[in-house]
Amino acid sequence: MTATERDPIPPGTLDMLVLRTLAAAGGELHGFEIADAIERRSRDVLQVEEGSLYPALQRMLVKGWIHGEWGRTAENRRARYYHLTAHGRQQLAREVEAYKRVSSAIARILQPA
Amino acid sequence: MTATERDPIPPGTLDMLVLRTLAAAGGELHGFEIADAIERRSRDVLQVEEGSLYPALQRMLVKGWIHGEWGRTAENRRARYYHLTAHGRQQLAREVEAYKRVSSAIARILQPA
DNA sequence: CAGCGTTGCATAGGCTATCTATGTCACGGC
DNA sequence: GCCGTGACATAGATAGCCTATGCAACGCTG
Repeated sequence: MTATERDPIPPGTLDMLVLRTLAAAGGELHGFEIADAIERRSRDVLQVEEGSLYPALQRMLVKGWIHGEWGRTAENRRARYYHLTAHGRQQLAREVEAYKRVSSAIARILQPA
Repeated sequence: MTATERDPIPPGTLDMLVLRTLAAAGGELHGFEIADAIERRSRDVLQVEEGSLYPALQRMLVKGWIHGEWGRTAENRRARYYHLTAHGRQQLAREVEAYKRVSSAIARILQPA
């Protein structure tokens, strides 16, 4: 109730954040872990909804940016573990570059005078 | 054809950019001038489509963030000149704050290791 | 062993905001 | 009097995130 009111993911950035998180993780992560990692590394500013994450993972599977295989968690739950493909690594680089270009353009507009 | 391929406005940022542009302009600006100013200050990275700008201006008029009045350009064309209201100035501050909070959260995720 | 809480994945439907495409009005030049 | 252009406007398509809901499977407990 004490509304920690976290921010939603800005449209267009979720794919990049997921790819970046998978790239940072040495091994493989499943959905929950990806969402968790993003929220933690954002210092709990961002909130990743399941209803956003899973469709995003599906999209990226289809596009071949990630690959997933079913496995078991430490608690013996079934879960789908994802890792980046080479294609996904290139895509991540492209998205980061575009993001930086745009956000520094916005920064120029916001800066005083 | 040498496709200067500028970037579209990231969803959710257009209002802020318009408000900021009006705040920066000493006097009043009409639609074309607002779009122009945004594109110029972004060093031609961003592209503001009319079909995005005018609906945005309408929204903000309704919300009372801006006020507009019909006038004449230097070439004697009819045009609607906009300026910020006090309410709009507060809104701008809120949006800039939220934007910075979120974009620094994303920066933390993107930064290596 | 039946029920229940929890973990993890998944989808349907709606909403918001942008883009594309098109249209309108009026001024000025020829 | 016609046409190019400046400036505003809107309809429809599209993309992507969120809300809400549901399901399957594991383990615990009585």
